[in-house]
Parts: sequence; structure tokens; C-alpha cells
Amino acid sequence: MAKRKFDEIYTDLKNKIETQEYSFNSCLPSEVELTKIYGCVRGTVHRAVKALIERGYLQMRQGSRIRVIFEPVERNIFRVGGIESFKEAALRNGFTYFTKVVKLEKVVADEEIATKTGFKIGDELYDVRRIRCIDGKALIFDKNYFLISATKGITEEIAEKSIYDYLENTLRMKIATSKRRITAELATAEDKNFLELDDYNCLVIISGRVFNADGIQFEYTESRHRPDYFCFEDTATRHKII
Amino acid sequence: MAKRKFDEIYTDLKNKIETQEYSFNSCLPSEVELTKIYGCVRGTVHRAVKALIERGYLQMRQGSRIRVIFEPVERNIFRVGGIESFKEAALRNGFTYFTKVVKLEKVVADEEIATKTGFKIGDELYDVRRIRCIDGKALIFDKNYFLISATKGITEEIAEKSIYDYLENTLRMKIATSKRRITAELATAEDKNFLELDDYNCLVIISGRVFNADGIQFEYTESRHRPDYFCFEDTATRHKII
DNA sequence: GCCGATTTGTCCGTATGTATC
DNA sequence: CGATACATACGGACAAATCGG
Repeated sequence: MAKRKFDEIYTDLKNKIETQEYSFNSCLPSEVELTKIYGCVRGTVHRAVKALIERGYLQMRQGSRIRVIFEPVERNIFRVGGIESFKEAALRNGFTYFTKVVKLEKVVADEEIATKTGFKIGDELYDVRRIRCIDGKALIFDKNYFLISATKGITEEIAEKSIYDYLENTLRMKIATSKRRITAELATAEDKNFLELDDYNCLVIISGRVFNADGIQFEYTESRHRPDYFCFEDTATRHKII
Repeated sequence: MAKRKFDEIYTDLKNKIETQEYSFNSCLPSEVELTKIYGCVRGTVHRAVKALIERGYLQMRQGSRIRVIFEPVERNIFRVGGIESFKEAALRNGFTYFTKVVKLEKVVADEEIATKTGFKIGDELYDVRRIRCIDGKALIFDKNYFLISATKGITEEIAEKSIYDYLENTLRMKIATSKRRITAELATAEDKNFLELDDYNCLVIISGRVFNADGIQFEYTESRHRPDYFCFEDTATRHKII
């Protein structure tokens, strides 16, 4: 995977930017100079640079040079970006955490479930509900449905550890795309029962449909966060499809 | 701008997918067949397809064909995706809306403002606060700071209409990148004063720093939404930098 | 399970256009 | 205006994964 020339350049530039070797508001060497540094054609450099633009590290303008717009920020917050899983985020922030499985049942999708989850009526699903505790406090409530035909064999032990480890490493499933939606709602009775909400009467909800490489939707996920344990970051570029 | 071959292909494929000419879960013609259709080389087709993958329309896997994973969804929700402005979202949903300017003052950034906004202490800024009303209800509270040296001449009339129109069309500023963060917080006294919060005691906050093409940050924006008028959608692809 | 055809993934080298300085 | 630098596209090559017989 990491033997793509393109990845090397991407990673190397990203590191140099993060360590301020290329510092905020300075300019990168021109693309032609970069081709000499990395020993490749301009197209390959260009591709790496565009990837860094989309991720908010660089900025380009035709005719002028490539500018660094990355600034390191202090952060002790619970991010849910494109990449980090719950576990990674907890670890990065130095929190202790554990998962408690409160439900693991087989259900058949009725109309209500089908509409909400994107599965078809009649599909057999695992209904998994878990509480995520951080520093001993119950802060996140995860509700998941998995298509049994694609994810056979999920047990409580697996749900407590990592379902994705099981799917990827044991079942050898290849996960491809995931469509997410972030919303916020009033907390339900179930939320209040399971979570320590303190003064908050709302939750932030990240819901998503996940597809495997065969184009089959195998999961619907809903992660209900106490507001202070939620943060999402991204970079948008206006007016351009890259 | 629209004379890029790549854009034509992107737009045409996107339309054909949205109108189900290429339907959910079916496969596209191979890249080679597409080059014949569009009269271009494979690299160009490939690039358009990758853009559609990042936006959740398609899925590819080396060796097998390109699959459509877009499904039209009912949507009567207030999205804040990468692209839509407040106005566009309101229009799309068929709501009436208007903006009320409750503050437009010049301020000098002190330490507190500087930390929060990313400007430097001593920078001269416009402090703009606006209420967004949808269907007659005050639902969104926008707090913005603009760097005066880059955005000279903002008036109440402009703030009521569209500051971005003014910046792009009158000042000819080129907006490039914007880093956003989505969080949720308890509503403040100011929020409760300006907004109709009903039962909600929290708000969803989209904050961001916006840079122009010269790499200058000219805006800090904070958009405080009542939870039921907020929705963010995106697509994530696992394990791969495209 | 093997093999060959198909299809996507990456990269090269080159050429031309366009914006900036 | 010319020099520089990025933007897009072409055509070709080979690698890697998939699929069907």
C-alpha cells in the first residue's frame, strides 16, 4: 500500500508541514523543484499537493506558488473526523475508556427500521447497543444494525472489543464507503437511562450507512454523543471540484 | 471555468446517476468505454470518477467495475454541507427567510478574541451579529468577525443581504479555503435572548476560519443553530487517500 | 485451482493553456 | 511584455486485482 510514489510525497510533505520545516504562511518549492527532490514527474507531485489542499494543509493559485496554511492547534477534544475511531480518539486524549454491551439481539427489519437504516423490510439484522464510557462516565450511546448475512458470528465479546477488527481481520470483509450524517436531537428516555447527561437535554448524533467493497450495505450506525464529547472538523474549498 | 473536459464528464455522470439512468447498485461502463463516449483519454475519465467516489456516488475496486451507490433520499432538512449557504438551503427547502442584523461594530482584537478567532491581538475587526429567521422563527444566530483591512466597507445593508456577494463581486476577493469545526454547547443567555429555543437547551455550533487566495485569514465565523435546524452530511472512504 | 482476458491503479513523458509576477 | 508556475489533457506502459471458463 505504501509503495505508491504519490503516498511518499504526500506523507513527506505532510510531515514537513506539521513539524514546521515548511512553516505557516511560507511557500513550498515549485512543483518542478519538487519533482527533482522526489525524482518523479510533475503529475505525481501535483496529485500529492492536491490531496494536501483538500485536507487543509496547502493552498494553491494558478501562476503563483503553493502556500502553507496549516497551523498546529492545541486540542484536548473528542474529535470525530473522517478517520479516528472512538478508541483512537480516547487514546489520543489520554482517557481511560471501556465499552459495555447492553443489547445484542437478532431482529427482522420492519418498515420503521427499514426506513431509518436503509435496509430492506425482512432483512435479518443484529441489533447491537453499546455504552461508551470515558474516564468512568457514560457519555456515548452506540446503536448499530448489522446485516447478518454479511457479518455472521458477532458475539458479545466481539462487540465489547471491536466489531470492525472482526469484520476486517476474521471475516476478511473489505470496507469501502460510509455515508454519514450529523444531527442533534432531544435526548430520549433511553438516552437518559443509559447516559450521564448532567444538564444537557440534547445529544449529537452521527448516523451512517456503511458499504463493503461489493457495494452491499452491511451496517447502519448511530452514535449518540453528549454534546461536550463531540467535535467534528473539516476543510472546505469553495467553488472547485478537485 | 466550465470548459474543463473533466467537469463535463463529472457533471454528465452525476446527472445520469441522479436521474437513475445509471441506477443504484448497477455498474458503469468500463473506463475504456467511457473514453469512447466522451472522446478523451482514460486519465480524464478516471479523475471524474474519483471525484464522484469522494462524494459518495460511486465505488470502485481495482479489477472490477465501477458501481453506483447513490440513492436519492427524501430531504426536507436543513443541510450544511460543504457547499450550500444559508440562503441556498432555505430556498431549496421552500422556506421563507430573512436576516436581521443585531450588531455591526468595529472592535480591536484582545487576547480572548484572538485566541478564539485566530486573528492577532490588535487586529481591527468588524463584529457582526445576525439572526436568521426561517418561516418567521428565529433559529440561527450568526456571529462573525471580519478583518477590516481585507473587507473594508461592510454596512448594515450588506450584512443583511450577503457579505460574501460583496466580498467576491465588489471587492473582488478570491475566497479559497475554510476550516470548519462542528461542536455543540449549552445555550448562553445571549442565545436565549435572540433565538426561539423552545425546549432545547443546547445549540449546534459551526465555527470556521476562512482564508482568501493570498493566504490571509479574513474571517472567523460562528453559526449557532437550533438543533432541529442543523444537518451535516458527508462521505468517508476508509483506508485510502485519493 | 489455474490461466488468460478484463478492468482499474499508478506513473511516465510531453504538450499546450492560462494566471501571476 | 516575457518569465515563471500552475492546470489540464494526451498517449503509452506496466502493475495489480478481479472474474469467468
